[in-house]
Amino acid sequence: MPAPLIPKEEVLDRLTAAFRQHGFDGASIARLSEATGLGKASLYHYFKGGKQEMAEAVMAHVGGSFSELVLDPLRRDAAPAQRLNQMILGLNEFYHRGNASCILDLFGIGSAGELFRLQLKGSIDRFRNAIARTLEDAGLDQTIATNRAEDAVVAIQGALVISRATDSRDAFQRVIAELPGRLLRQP
Amino acid sequence: MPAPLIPKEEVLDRLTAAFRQHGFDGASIARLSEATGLGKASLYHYFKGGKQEMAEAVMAHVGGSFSELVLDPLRRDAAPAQRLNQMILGLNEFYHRGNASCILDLFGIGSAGELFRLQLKGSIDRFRNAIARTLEDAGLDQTIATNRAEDAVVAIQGALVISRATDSRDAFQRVIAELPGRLLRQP
DNA sequence: GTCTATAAGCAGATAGAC
DNA sequence: GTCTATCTGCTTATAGAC
Repeated sequence: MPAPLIPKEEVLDRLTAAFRQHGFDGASIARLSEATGLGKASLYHYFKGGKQEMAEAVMAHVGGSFSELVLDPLRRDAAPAQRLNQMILGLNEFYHRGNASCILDLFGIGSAGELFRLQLKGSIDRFRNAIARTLEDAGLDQTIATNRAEDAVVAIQGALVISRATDSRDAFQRVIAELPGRLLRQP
Repeated sequence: MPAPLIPKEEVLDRLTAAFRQHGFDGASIARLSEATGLGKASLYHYFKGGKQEMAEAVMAHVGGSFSELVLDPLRRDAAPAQRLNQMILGLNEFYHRGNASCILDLFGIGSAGELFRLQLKGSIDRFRNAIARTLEDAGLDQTIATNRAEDAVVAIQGALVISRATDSRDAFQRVIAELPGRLLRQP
């Protein structure tokens, strides 16, 4: 029995890249096979549930990276401004400086929408809450903190859409650079 | 020769709805046929270029509605605040109160991305410029006006992504309601 | 301008050898 | 765990009758 050609971690990275590039409906098994370097049958050996299971694994994988790079910095024991700055660095890496689409966008569309809506909702909640806590720690009123946190999530998603559509990272870079100031401003 | 069952305008409305619901890759000819009530062959009679031409027609059609509902109010001869308020009303109608995805998002993904990138870029430019002019008319510095206009486009796109992912119109409604204040605030 | 029927190819998924 | 070969159904697109 041959050893796996590449570790599962690497397979997930490549599947993630393919889904991010083509979306769920556009990512055919043939493309996923090419992206991973594994034959179709090998993919089905890894993921017996087929394309849906691949997408679920990608969601979990991406969720892990997001927690590490973006959420954990927000939850650390540091000054709110510092936590937000760390989040910006994490966002920049997570979204490849604005080159990568967000799964929250891609998996909300078409047939993926029905499959993943609940998980998308949960991910958005966690992100918004982590930012809101940070803003409350900075002394902001709870309602204001929640709304501004949602504004941040909205701005990030919108910036990614615009950056993709215009094939330029400028919008994403400007928006995330201005985030800490917008979130912490008075009142 | 039988008369057309439904006017082309109505065909475009239904195609638009189907593309908005399923995305480009997810909108199969069978679904488009069902959505319009026309047989596949009738669709190809209308759109000899196939699915791509249907999508192009939808882009043009949607672009027309957008100009009417959103851009024209911004270009009218009225006070900037009033023009922005009219834009909000137009956005609310154009995006079905937050229920409809934006073509700028959907057609930036997957195989549609390569086909429509230039048009997407143009549409975003026109929208941002129309807002920026309004803000300049309100006395804002040109650079600030341009950045805030981009922020508005970003916020609208992001709010639509979040509203779709969470299956709730709340984010969209709050974001667009707060737009005029955010755009016109001093400094 | 509509339809039914069909072509040709790609989709997701599987069987079974090594 | 990998592969080649294959199945079934759906995909885009077309032909041709009415």
